[in-house]
Amino acid sequence: MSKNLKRTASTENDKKPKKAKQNIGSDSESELSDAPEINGDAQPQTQVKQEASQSPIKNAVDTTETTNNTNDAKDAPKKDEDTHMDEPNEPKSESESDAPKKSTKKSNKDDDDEFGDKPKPKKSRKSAPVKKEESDADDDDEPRKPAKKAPRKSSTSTKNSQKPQKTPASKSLEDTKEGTLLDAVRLQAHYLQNANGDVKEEGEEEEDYKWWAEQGGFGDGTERWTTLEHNGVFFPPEYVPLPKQVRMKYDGKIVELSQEAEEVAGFYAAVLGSDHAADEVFNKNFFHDFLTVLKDHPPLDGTKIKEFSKCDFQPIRDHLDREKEKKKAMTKDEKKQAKEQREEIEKPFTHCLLDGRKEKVGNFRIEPPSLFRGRGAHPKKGKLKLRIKPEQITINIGKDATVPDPPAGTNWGSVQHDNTVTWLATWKENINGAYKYVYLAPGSTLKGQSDMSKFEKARELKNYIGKIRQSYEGDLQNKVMFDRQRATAAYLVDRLALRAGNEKGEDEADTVGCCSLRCEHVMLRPPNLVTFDFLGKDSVRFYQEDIKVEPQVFKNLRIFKKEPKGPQDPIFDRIHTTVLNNYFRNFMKGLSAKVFRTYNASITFQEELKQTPQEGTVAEKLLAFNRANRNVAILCNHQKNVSKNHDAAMDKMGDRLKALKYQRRKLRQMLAQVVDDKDVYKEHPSFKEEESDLEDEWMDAHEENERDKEIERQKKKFERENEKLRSEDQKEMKPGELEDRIKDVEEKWKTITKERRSGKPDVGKKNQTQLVTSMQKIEDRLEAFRVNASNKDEVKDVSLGTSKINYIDPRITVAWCKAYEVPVEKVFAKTLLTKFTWAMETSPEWKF
DNA sequence: AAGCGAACTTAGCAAAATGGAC
DNA sequence: GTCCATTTTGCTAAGTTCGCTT
Repeated sequence: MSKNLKRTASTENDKKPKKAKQNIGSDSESELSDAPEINGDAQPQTQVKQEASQSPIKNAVDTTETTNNTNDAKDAPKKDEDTHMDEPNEPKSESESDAPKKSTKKSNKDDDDEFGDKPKPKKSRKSAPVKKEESDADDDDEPRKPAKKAPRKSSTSTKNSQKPQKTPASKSLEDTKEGTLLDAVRLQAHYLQNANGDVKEEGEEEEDYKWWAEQGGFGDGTERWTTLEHNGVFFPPEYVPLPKQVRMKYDGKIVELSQEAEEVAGFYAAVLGSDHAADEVFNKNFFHDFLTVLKDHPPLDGTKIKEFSKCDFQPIRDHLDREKEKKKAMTKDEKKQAKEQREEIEKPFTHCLLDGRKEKVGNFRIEPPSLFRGRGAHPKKGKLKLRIKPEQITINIGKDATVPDPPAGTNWGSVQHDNTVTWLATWKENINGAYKYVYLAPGSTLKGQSDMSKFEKARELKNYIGKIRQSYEGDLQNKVMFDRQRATAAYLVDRLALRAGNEKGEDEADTVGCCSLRCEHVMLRPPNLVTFDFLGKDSVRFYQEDIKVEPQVFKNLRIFKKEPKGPQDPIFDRIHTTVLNNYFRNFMKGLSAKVFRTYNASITFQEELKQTPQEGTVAEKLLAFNRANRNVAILCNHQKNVSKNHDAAMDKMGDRLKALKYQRRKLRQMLAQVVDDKDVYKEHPSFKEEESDLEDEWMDAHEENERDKEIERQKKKFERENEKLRSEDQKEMKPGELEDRIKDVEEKWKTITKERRSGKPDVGKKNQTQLVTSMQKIEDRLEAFRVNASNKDEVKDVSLGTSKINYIDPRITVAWCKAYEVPVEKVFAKTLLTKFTWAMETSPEWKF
């Protein structure tokens, strides 16, 4: 039976090794490529793989609608077209990776030396920008100079033609604004004090501004808004010192930390027990920064903290846990009240006024200090992320708007009025020097416009994709290495939905995308199977075994991997993302690598949705939807961790499945007794089939179980009835009554068990027709349940959300919902409904 | 042509909210 | 209503892209 229910074996599981080693590929590579060439057919591809490749795109070779194939075959014999390209002599028993080294012909100067005798160490990194003294606790809080950058595209807020229409709604907002703005600041300064009086429910301003009904997306203009008012940002609360009795220990003894150090110790206490606390790099980085803080703010009792291993943060952790418990133990009312209070003080920041419309702000909260939780093998994980001061923040706001006051006694780093950008505030983070921004929420018009134009761009690609594929497929054999690499990269981006793959620095996790693939990430197996194994964005492993590619792509990869390159050398040494994107842009304005992901995801989804059963329950249709969604997620390699209790949940489902089978068994045996028309079995052959894996042992246990449950129910019922009698001042039933009832139940189950063992359950008054109906019903339920269970298992490590949120044009979904009469709420949660309001009016016939 | 700054999208995980079983 | 598992949302890290500078 259900092999589905057993966790699909191994292969699945190593899909996402939490911390895969960097050089995953390196050794298995030789293994693979050394394999003697099995000619042609006999490839033992794994199930899993096949599965994945059923998505139109996955199987790179059997392209759908393209003009490919053309000429690869004919070029086979002609090898080595010129100086630039030296193709290894036709594959012979011997495999690619160790092809006879044959010095690269000269060709383009620079690159070749790189391959010289020694494989260049990993990737040539950008000239290291000087290692800043690690201390980093010394933040450079020099305020960002106002207009250091020339805004990307000209002009700051200029008056422009289209004035913001003052809707009545916006007016009402303006009215409250004065108070709100000021209050905001005040509130923030005193944080908890619940000052403001006025912010009244601003009535439902039913302003539905349908920007999408207007001329489609934001056009050529670079200006994104005309007026912008907001209240600035919300700072996290100041640090609250621990109660006196809560102290970390050092070498077994209590330490009186300075407040500054205590806060940092608290950050660490918070990660105790997590994977991070077991991570060497994390601990090292943390302790380094902790020491830095301790140096400036030494323990008050003179303790000298020197060794990480002697630090005991557990007391702090225990305290945090207790606090958490306390919070959990609050009554409903208390919780509600606390929440309302929180919302009240945040209220000024949740919305802004953009072109006179009230719009939701997204991340208005300044990120609180903490320990940096870099993903994968990030060299900086564990470092102290510092508290952001107002002086580090740049505010972007309309020219004529009132600039929000910074918290009392502080200043904003700077204030600018740039309407070509969409952020309200920005700051630079101290770990990586990355910029952080406060943007509007996904449901805002600004974001909605961007979103829609993203999908429009992807749709536009439809018109060019044929030409593009033709072009790069032709170039796969181009004599110029540069072109050939570019074409091959384009192929991977298009067919395998790889990301562009920018270069990364030494101080980041070692992850790659298309252009940054290294030899160790790609294994070749003749005639044209390629295995990819690398860590992509977020250090999620991309592992695809034996993908069938165009023969020419296979050849190219072999060439690109050739000696003298080593495992650490890049496959695409002549190109990088900019080259690739410039190439794409030749075909279509605004086309870049990422558009292919959007395009392929959406087109795949639309295609897969055709599997939806025309007739069928909503549940069945939803299943089809999720299947399609899943295929897209697999295409994009969107993964998630298998939930901790997935196994348990599956076991439970297995049990429930057996319970269904148990019922079916009984019905089947009943039917067998009454059947008078043998045609029933002709019509429903399955009605004769026995249930798989229904052991007597299990049924014994099951019946016992059911019996016990029923007894429990009887007891409760008895209690209830007595309770009622009491309240009506009547006499209670005697305990003996309950005993009798229990006895009845026990008798009943005894009979059931006996009958079951005999294989002849009591039929009662049921006739054949009734039993047939019941049988059909139970079989349907069984099937539905099976499908559901296997679906759940299939999806356990696949993240559906990411593609739903970012890659699948919501109009496809809306059209589908309308065509199949499925309520949109079934597929879009509240936030997505908001985010995609622009797509809600799509007609059922709409096509991506 | 490489490298950087800036701004924006995409991503998985953890916390919070929800909803279904009891 | 309570409890628990699942779903949704929040958070912020990690990508891509593109223009500008050197």
